[in-house]
Amino acid sequence: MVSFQLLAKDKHSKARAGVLKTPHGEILTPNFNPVGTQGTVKTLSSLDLKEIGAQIVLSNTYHLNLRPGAQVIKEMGGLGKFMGWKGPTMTDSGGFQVFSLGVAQRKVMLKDSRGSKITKFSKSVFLSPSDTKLLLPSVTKTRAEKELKKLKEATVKEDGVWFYSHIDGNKHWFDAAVSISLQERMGADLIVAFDDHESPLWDYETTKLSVERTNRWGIASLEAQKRKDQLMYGVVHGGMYEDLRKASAMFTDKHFPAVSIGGSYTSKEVLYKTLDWCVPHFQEDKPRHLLGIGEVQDLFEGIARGMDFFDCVAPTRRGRHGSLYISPQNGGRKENNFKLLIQNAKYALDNDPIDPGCECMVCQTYTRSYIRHLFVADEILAQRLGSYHNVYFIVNLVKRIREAILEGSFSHLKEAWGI
RNA sequence: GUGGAUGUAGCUCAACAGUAGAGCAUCAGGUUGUGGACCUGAAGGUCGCGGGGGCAGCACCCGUCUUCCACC
Repeated sequence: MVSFQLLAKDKHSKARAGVLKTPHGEILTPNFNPVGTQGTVKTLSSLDLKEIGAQIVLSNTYHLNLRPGAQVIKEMGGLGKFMGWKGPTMTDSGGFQVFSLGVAQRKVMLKDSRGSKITKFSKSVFLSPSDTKLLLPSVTKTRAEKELKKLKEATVKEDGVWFYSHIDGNKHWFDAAVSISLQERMGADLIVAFDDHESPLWDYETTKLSVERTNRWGIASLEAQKRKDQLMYGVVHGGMYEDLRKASAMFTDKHFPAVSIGGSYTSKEVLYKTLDWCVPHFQEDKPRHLLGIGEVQDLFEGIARGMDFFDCVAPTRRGRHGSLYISPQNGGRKENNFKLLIQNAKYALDNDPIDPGCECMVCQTYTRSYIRHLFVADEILAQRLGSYHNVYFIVNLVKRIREAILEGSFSHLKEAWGI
């Protein structure tokens, strides 16, 4: 059985600290869960993750079922044993991936009503060939239309989805029973209900139908659940519509022992507003997970609004591409997402570590000059060192936030980071 | 020595006589339930050199140099 217990509440915000007890160990919250989609946090070993201080690893049902298959993982002793990780594990349901990979996700440049580009935030949106508001970056309309035509659309049915594998194009069926059965075979401590995903561009009525599917599939997920030792998160949806979000939050809290918030957002403001709408409808004694978020600012703002768990590909994806986190005393600010771009020419002769003061293995050992060289030369070690530092940075930032909540100094820390 | 090619951005190459471009490299950005992927922007030119005809030349004509190929 998994149980959650609150340890402290912040006086000046909704921030809180707690502990989630799982069969594979305790997780102190708030916590950042590194993403290991295919049973590995890219470039990092399970030993690295332990050294970094990660408390849990999040993997993905969709990816792991395509390769190597849930049955292989079951026969090899479950996800944790399979990947040499002794701590708690979590699997995402695959609902998001069915749409983001099998359906029609492409990076696009959004244009707002005034025609100016939205480049600062989530360019991941879901489109269909009939979406005319979307243009691919700096390409002719003809090419954009050609790109859209190439997309193989999944078919959303009342109780599930037909979709195409991003690996070999094979057709697959996914529904709540399939997802939960796979997640039970893989055996993570925390699992997620199968959910439908709206596009942030959909109108109210279309979004409402999507939320209704998510609710139906959520109940079906609970009914499909046989193992009672796994904690199942329900997923809140409703896009950017306040009443849909509120109703979805109430529904999810009513039926599930743990709650999560899903979606994609066109701006940070929309994200924070969504949290303000949802959190008041969650009971205090249930763990709360903000799916797919976040950057440094989002972690502070999410925690301040009462969220306990986060996961995000940003630390590893950024890490692989030389976008490395730095703290405020070394130039980290909201405006630059608390990062530096190590490939910049100005670091060619820089003798400092990435983030002076950081206690991670990378900062204790290597200079910016050397790491820049590795990135420019496209050496494999570059991706590893970047990922290691970034995951360390984020995991331990959230740990500091957790300690601040326990000490009653959360708002002070938040202010010190300029947030 | 003779004949034929060749010369345009750092590199590899485009450009019908009518505003000199692309790919790579460089520089600067973007990336939120993973995409080792991709995208955006910037900088970069005495078109080998000299002359000629022509409203207008990277392009045509003459000379010259570079590099390459073939033949003697």
